[in-house]
Amino acid sequence: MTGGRPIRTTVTSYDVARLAGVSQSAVSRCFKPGASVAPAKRDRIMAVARELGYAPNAIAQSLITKRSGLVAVLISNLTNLYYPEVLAEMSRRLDARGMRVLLFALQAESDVDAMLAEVWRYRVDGIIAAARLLPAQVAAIAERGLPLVLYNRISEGDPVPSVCCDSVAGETLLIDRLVAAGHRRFGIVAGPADSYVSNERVGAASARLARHGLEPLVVPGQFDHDSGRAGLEQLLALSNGALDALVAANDLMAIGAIEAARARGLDVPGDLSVVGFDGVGPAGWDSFRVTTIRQPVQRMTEAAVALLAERIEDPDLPPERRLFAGEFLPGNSARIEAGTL
Amino acid sequence: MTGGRPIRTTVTSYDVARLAGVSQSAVSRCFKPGASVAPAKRDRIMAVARELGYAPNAIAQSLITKRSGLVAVLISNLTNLYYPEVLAEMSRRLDARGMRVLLFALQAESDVDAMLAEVWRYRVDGIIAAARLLPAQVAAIAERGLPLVLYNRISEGDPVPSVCCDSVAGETLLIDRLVAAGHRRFGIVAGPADSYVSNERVGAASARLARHGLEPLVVPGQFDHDSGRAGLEQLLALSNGALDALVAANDLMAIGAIEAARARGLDVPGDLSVVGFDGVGPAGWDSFRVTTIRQPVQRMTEAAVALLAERIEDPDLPPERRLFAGEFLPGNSARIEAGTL
DNA sequence: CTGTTAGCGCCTTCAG
DNA sequence: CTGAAGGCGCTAACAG
Repeated sequence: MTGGRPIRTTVTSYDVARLAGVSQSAVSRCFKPGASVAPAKRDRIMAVARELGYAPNAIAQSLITKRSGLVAVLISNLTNLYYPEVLAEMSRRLDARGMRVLLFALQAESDVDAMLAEVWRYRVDGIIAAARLLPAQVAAIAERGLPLVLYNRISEGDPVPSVCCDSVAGETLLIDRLVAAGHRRFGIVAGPADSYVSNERVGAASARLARHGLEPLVVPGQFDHDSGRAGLEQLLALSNGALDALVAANDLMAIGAIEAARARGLDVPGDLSVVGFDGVGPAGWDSFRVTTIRQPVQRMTEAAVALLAERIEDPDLPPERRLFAGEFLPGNSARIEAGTL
Repeated sequence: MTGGRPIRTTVTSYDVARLAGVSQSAVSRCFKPGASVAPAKRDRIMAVARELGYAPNAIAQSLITKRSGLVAVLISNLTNLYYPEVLAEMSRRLDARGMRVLLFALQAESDVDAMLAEVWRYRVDGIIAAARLLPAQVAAIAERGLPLVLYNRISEGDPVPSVCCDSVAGETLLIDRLVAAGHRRFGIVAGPADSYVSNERVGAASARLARHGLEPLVVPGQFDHDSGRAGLEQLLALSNGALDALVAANDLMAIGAIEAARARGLDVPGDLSVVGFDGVGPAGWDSFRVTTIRQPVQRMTEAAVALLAERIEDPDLPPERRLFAGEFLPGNSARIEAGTL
């Protein structure tokens, strides 16, 4: 009564079948890769389908095939500057394999359970998680037989396939370079206490410093720009201004620290060396040229998607960890020898 | 034969019904808001459901209710530093209304048609698009009766609901301030030629300059950091170094321009004023303090989601445009009177 | 309030 | 190669 245009009722395979004068199952076969339909008939069917704008209903399809083509992607801090790139790459690659991204952007850790409930309901084919999962949550996923791949983290409990950038190698390289260049008094700005990535990086840096007989001051942060600023202030206070190098758990905090140092009249890297981790875009800008480790996002996302796809095909594949070395970006925020590796 | 753990077959409402000794429809009703089940029976059913980890299969549900709970979100440059925030907010708000995000991160404009084909297949309830849609594509969406909301753009053809940040008001304010402060020789760094946002902003700035009897030099860009740098170089060349103010179509390019200017020994804002648009995080960092217009992302995403939700409920609602004023951030990259508005 | 009965749109044996 | 028939898991009238 109200709207002028008639609400176009969704076109089904029956509609196509009727107009093409064939059975519904013939239509169905035309859209299945390994079909077996007479060429002439197929052409006729496809012509009608195109005319009607028909495409198999993915919902109905998955109800029967038990494959939704959906992959749940769980990400904790989308605003983290590092993840947009990850998400874009991941989306593209899943897409290339005919899978769709069902996005779950987590606000707080407590959201995970609620998100998982939705994940169950949508019968996703698999999960890629760049968020903290409790052992119980990982177990729940396993119990449902859902393939899971962790991104930049490993499981605390049972082994789970994962893709990571090598924090130990990266931090070790940074620390060795700094120590070789004469730095002795170190400060570290960590990320959130419950962040796997932060713990890995801080742990690796501390361990390496210990090997050199050095012990760093460590202050907490939140992976954001302000934390870097605050971290620098705290470290200067704790060390009475006697700080040679600041190791930030990510680039964003490194940038914040660099700016805070400058604000206090300190020269970076003249008076203080600062290093980060990730290799995000802004780290490379002229104003910062952060000495850092760049994660090979392209290869990492490709690996994550491949790992998942394999396990969707064959759920019995054993867990596998893929560890990628980061690329050292010399930048100009730390006094280190540019030459040899 | 291979795996140790038995593959847990998905639990259905029949399983719950059997164990609870009731009919399948009773179980179904328990999960429907306006149910009508005897309290005792309901408790028993829910207990069994919880024990079995049962939740209605969203796929099967939507096959019959014609509501998938899925919203397709189309975004062109996820890496644009501005969109991550938008996506995170959007996701959160859709979530609050019980809707899931089916993400389509576009690489190229040409991808849109392929993406839309998938959108049809998944029977999404609606679409939010922060990507360029051709009139034919908008028409195709309308023909299927799919609610569509445009984000930061308006339709070229038939009217479509949209939420935008007011480019005209924003650029007008920036230009007026700059002119009032004595700037006369303007350069503009535009975004991609096919970007609606860029055209809006560049058009508004140019128009306002014309009102002041001024004509700017305009060079193209790509909305990224490098474009800002290149844009500055070009503008300096075109103007023989006689440039008072550079108006960038977004913050990222403003930042690039600021860095390029400094690299050439120019003081910003002493020798050159630079303004941007968006109010992204890095624009506020000490190193830049970009004079810009911040988009009210929270309110805009809320509006977009509300607009869409309303139209999913009632498809006959007329198109509506919501235009939000941006917030002026004085920053420190332009010589303008900080005082009055 | 409750169980029974039809499908939603499609895939998939199964005879022909 | 092809059509007929039986569900996938669930919701939505219907009678009780």
